[in-house]
Amino acid sequence: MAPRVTLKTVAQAAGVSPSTVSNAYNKPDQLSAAVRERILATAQELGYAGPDASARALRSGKAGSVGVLFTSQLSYAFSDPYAVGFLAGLAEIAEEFATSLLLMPVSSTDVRSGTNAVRQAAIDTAAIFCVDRGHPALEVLKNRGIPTVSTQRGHDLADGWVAINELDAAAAMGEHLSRLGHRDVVVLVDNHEAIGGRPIELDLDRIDCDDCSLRIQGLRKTMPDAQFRVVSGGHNAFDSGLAAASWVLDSQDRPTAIAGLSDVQALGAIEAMKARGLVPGRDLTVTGFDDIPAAEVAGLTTVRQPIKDKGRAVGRLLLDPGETQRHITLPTELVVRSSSGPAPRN
Amino acid sequence: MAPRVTLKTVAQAAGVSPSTVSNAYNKPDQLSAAVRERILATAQELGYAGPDASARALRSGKAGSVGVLFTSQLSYAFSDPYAVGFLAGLAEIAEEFATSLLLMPVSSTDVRSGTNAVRQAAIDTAAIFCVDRGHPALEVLKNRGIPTVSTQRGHDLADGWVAINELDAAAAMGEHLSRLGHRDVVVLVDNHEAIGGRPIELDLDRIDCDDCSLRIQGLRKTMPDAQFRVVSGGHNAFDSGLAAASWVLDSQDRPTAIAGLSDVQALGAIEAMKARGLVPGRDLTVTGFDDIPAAEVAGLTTVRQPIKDKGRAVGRLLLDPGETQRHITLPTELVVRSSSGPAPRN
DNA sequence: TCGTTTTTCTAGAACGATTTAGAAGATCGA
DNA sequence: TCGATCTTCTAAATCGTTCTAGAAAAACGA
Repeated sequence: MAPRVTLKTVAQAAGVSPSTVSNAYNKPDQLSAAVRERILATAQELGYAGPDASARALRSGKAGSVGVLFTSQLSYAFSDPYAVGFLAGLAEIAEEFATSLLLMPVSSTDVRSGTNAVRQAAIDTAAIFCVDRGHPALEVLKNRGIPTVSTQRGHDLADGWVAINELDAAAAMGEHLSRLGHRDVVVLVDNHEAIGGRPIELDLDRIDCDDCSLRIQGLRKTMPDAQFRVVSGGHNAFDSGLAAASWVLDSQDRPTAIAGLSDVQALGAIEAMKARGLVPGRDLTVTGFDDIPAAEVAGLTTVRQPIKDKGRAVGRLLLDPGETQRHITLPTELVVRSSSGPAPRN
Repeated sequence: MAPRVTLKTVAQAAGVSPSTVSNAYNKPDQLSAAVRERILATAQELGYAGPDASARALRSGKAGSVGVLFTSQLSYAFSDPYAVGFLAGLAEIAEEFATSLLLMPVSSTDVRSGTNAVRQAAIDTAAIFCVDRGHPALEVLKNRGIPTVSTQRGHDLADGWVAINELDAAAAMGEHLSRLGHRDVVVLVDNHEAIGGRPIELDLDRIDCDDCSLRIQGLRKTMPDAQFRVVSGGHNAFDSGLAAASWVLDSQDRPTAIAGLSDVQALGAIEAMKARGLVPGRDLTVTGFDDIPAAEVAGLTTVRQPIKDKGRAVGRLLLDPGETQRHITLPTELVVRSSSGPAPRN
């Protein structure tokens, strides 16, 4: 087998030292244009595709990629346009810094494999997207000395975060619902216990997802008189929302409002209503969270959060050395559309 | 600053050679359990998080990650559940082989930055997802000697492909439409010229997307008497389909059928019809391609392709040394639902 | 008991680049 | 013309592993 073409090979062929070849690629102003051109030409001739990524990473201590950690399977992670928007914003900044994204699903059920992946990944920094506190993968990152930025506030193991004020955002929604006279609310959450099975009702005070419990707290804060039930149909996805809402609608005891903790779930709930000939906003109120593009089309009342900006901000905290902030709170806005209306009097 | 903890540090502290520490992590059966335990304990004590990824990658020649190349921005790439499904299948196999996914958007407009990213990426193999022939990034991969598997047939630079028979799949759809009496069809495609602008009509014989032109050929094959127009509203996305279909529906010359070359675009077209009080399958036929989950909900007639399997197959071709096949053709199936019906007689 | 095999561990050379410090030659100001 | 400064290039060390070959010790078979 032909020996691999390396910097050295090229250097010999071009009659210069390896350092010079390296400079030809990385520091063009450190050598004469003539020599640089000659080097690049011989490189081309020999079929040399440029410095090896691993070697460069080792020597320079920079892998040139940021890890993206998220719970849940990949398939579900990206079924939510919210996640995709985040990734898009992050990718935008990554591209600016000539950095690529290394996807690392760290399941919350099979902790082992994800954690191992994190241990072995060649990354400089990591974005932590909706991974709950206490996941061992976070500890690994800490141990490896990898700077991290989380999408959740006060993630103790993270070096920074970019988030919204979940409590206030949900409180605004609660106030809206309260004004409309709603006193009986079902909250739709994602929950891994419900995955692959029937929808389940969860104990109000024992929600395992950090953001979810904050949002529920927010709702309760401005709806002190209301009765709350928490239901999950599985993953954070349209189908789960559809399943959970169907179950709720077919039960004896319908609420006057269904508050999805994400738009995708809320849209599933709307679908469930339509299938039963019910009109959202008239027969029953449905609200979401995030304001993904489809929410507008569906007329969904929701809380807008600037998701792409969130991705961008995380990217900058991770990659821009000039960025001095460590904690960023992004604004949210209640968006009222047709899916919410006054609670029917009985 | 405290010097970094390395294999060597741990070796010294544990009173063994570096090789042994390495073996403790990588080849547990090469040393006694007692020593291994002692090593792991001291490692823990010193805060050593395991062998450095870059160094390992350099020495062993394995980066432990596969690159995923795709055209178009990340945000659009994942707005299509089809792409997400592919990625999910690929991720499944990647996980099996303890490999991570390195996302690499290679725009077809700004070729430069994407190609550079590919040049520098630490990857062992690459999956090429809907990247058109002739993109320079493919040449870079070839030069670097990186094995690639494409989602398109006969990608000359790729070492393998996993695809469907685009021609036959589209021909089946064409036959269906033909039987229903359709002779005037508008085809919805994605096209970068239309991005950010108004929908445009494209010349039938000059479609730049490989798969698109194959699918159009397939339709024409079984609809020799039909008149075809090709329209694009931009990226492959719901919004583009909505925009393009709206434009078509508001024009003087409505077709009897709109054939989206992807489900997301077709769903956009259905939305456009609904907004105008038209019923899909009765007033106008709409068909898609892919059979994403939402297609069933919407009653969209489409061609099913096993997208997750495609991702899995690509993953196996890339990662499983036991896999001897280089080219895999997956089956497709015409799925007739309510969005297609007989062409109205005039 | 003695050679042979197996187990357990180690020394030292890679892997392919970047970096640091500095040499040689060119350019410059006075 | 001479020392100082710049430009252009190089030698050698280094990054943190894994790998190859082999040594030392233990176990084994007869």
